[in-house]
Amino acid sequence: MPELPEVETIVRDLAPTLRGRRIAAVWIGWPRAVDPRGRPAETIVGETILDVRRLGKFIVLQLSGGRHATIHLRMTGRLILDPLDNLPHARLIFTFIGGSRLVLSDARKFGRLRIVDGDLGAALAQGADPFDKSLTAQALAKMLKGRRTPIKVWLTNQRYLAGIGNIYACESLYEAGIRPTKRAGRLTSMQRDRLLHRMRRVLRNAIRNRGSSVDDYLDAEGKPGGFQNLLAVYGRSGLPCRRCGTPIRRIVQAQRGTFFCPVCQR
DNA sequence: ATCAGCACCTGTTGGC
DNA sequence: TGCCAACAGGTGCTGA
Repeated sequence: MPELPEVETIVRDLAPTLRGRRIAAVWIGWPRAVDPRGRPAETIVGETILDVRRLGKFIVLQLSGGRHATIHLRMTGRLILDPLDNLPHARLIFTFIGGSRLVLSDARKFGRLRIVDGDLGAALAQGADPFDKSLTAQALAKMLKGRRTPIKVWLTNQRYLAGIGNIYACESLYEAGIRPTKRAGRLTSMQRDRLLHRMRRVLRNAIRNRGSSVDDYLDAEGKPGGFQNLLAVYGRSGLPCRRCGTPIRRIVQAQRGTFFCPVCQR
């Protein structure tokens, strides 16, 4: 499940190689991989990639014509540059002048390419980036105020914060010592402050380790990340808490698994 | 307006 | 051992 650290890793790897490349062709193996709300994929042929950025969990290719091509990997998507072998589950292939290829491979076919014409922010409806300087403790307090939804579910809603998914919501709450079921609006000021700082630390640490390869994630070179070995709670139900030894518990919130330590998280 | 619940998909896992 | 239902979860839509 590529989240912010995994997408950031891919973007940092791709940016130097893709910058300045001109798109020669787009092969579409799974038509639904192209979001019908955007322009057809063929319309980006001939465009040059000016820059590669991350917006939440979106990989954003800034195109010479002023538009943007966005790619979302959802759950099992992989974006591989110049694969050595023929990849299984290839859904989209971008070919560049000079012969380089960028392949979207995705077993479950959830990954999407969207060609956005106008304002990116409006089209993608992404909330604040967790590292944005304007995301202060006061700004977070304002966003959380009155929210009755559990803090874990709130964290994974991209309209508030962009980039946090199941893994890093669980890890951030563990590091902050907050129970995932706590209502978002009920966090104390100390908890909000701690959450903001620990969430950033978790994300930075995950980026430094090139992301978590729990099930499917591979970087642009087809290699796994390293943070899965450092996870404190995610996927560790029944295993002892690294801090207190209490078995990690798994509950279900909004149809998704939530992992936490019942002793360290209050 | 807000939110719960389901649809989208297929590879993997666990139970019988 | 083999089969098959259940499960995994990010997002978008629908309906309450």
